[in-house]
Amino acid sequence: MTTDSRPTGEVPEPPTRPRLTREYLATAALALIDAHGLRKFSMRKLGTAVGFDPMAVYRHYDDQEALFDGVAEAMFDEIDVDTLPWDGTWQELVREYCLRLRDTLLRHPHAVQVFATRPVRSPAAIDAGVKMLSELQADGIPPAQALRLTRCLREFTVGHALAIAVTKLGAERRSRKPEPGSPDYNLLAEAADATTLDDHFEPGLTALLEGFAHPTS
Amino acid sequence: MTTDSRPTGEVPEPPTRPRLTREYLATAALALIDAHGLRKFSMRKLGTAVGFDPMAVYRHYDDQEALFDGVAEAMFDEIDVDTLPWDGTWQELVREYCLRLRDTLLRHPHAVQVFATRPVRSPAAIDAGVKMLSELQADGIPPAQALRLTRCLREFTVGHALAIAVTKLGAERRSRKPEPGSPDYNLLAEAADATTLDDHFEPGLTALLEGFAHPTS
DNA sequence: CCTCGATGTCTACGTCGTAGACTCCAACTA
DNA sequence: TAGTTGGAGTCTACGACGTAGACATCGAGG
Repeated sequence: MTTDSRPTGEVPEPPTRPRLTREYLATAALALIDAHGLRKFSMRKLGTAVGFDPMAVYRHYDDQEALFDGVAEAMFDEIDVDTLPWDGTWQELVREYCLRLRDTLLRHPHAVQVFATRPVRSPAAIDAGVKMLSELQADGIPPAQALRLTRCLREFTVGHALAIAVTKLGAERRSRKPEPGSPDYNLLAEAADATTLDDHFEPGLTALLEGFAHPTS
Repeated sequence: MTTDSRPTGEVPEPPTRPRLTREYLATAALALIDAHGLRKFSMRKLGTAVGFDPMAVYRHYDDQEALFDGVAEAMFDEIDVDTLPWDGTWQELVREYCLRLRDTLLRHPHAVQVFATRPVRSPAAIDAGVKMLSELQADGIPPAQALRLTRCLREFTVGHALAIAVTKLGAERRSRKPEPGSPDYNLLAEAADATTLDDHFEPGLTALLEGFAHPTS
């Protein structure tokens, strides 16, 4: 990325290795996980894959946990919070946020559980949270209630992405779907054939928003 | 557990090892994960912990993935589906199911991600699914719509349990909460102090149920 | 009595996460 | 400018892990 070399007039290519940075390592780790799955990922493979010593990563991250924290932050940054519809209604805002979060997670099915198993507390994530609560507060929703709503939305979205990713990745490992007419073709199989894997997500989002906007007495 | 020894009158204890079974191994694995965390769990430790050879587990499970499938099924069985309020309204039924699922998962915070990262397809789980869809169908909800609703509820519940477990387990590893008055005491911190970690779960459940029962035109 | 399959044991292999010492070089100090 | 310092990348070592495969043991069935 930022590999502008100074004008070296003569040497064709001094093996100009771009320096290792935390951000680069995090995105490289994410790429490796995308390519080969989380189970096959290792610290040593990451070091090797970026062209350095297998142990080089430990100069920038204390351990694998810390690296995965970085991977989760890298995923969050993909949401591109700045371009959310901050000027629309709060419903549009949080809805679009959830859709983007889902799309981002599903772009990295092997890494969803890395994101889902840690609270992302990067400055970018905190800023986004604060900004969103402010927006809701400006529309008359008290911060505590706004936090409850966003927690619900976030947990639903992450849970959804995790379920989709896990189902799709494990699809070939499972037993075949029961055919109509077989004794195993029960009500559940029938209903599954009448839905797609994810056509409940947007209705669920709507239901949560409606339910919070118009609480039953 | 089932170690009733026959009345051996003389030999104090012929090393009467109870045989290894898949179910016992699964619950023992769950206990080990509960006690020491998922990262410290290993196939060898499980074999040793149950008093057999470190490699003994592989006679009953092909690999760690298969064992974890068993652990997830063991967790599902803890829900005790049979005692759900099958005679009440469908709202009471699915609500109680979600509450029990949440409680069960939070009883095993270190194992939540084992459950969350695989589709549980044991006969018990499938039976419960079919039975629930039948119940909703009897109340006039078409199976496809019922499946969408239950998927939403399940993903929200699992996402919630995962978030709570991960937050609580990682609590000491994190930076201190900002104090009121500090520059970091922003709107988010303020809202967090006005809520508990989980007081949004039941409102979220209600919102989903309401939103599905009364869809906006 | 003899075989056979299931269950548990043991050894071996390649990999992993991590610690710690080492090298090298750029930047700062005197 | 010579010397120092510290960060970045390298290398070696250690104990554990997941898994494969050969071996042993033992109860049931012919």
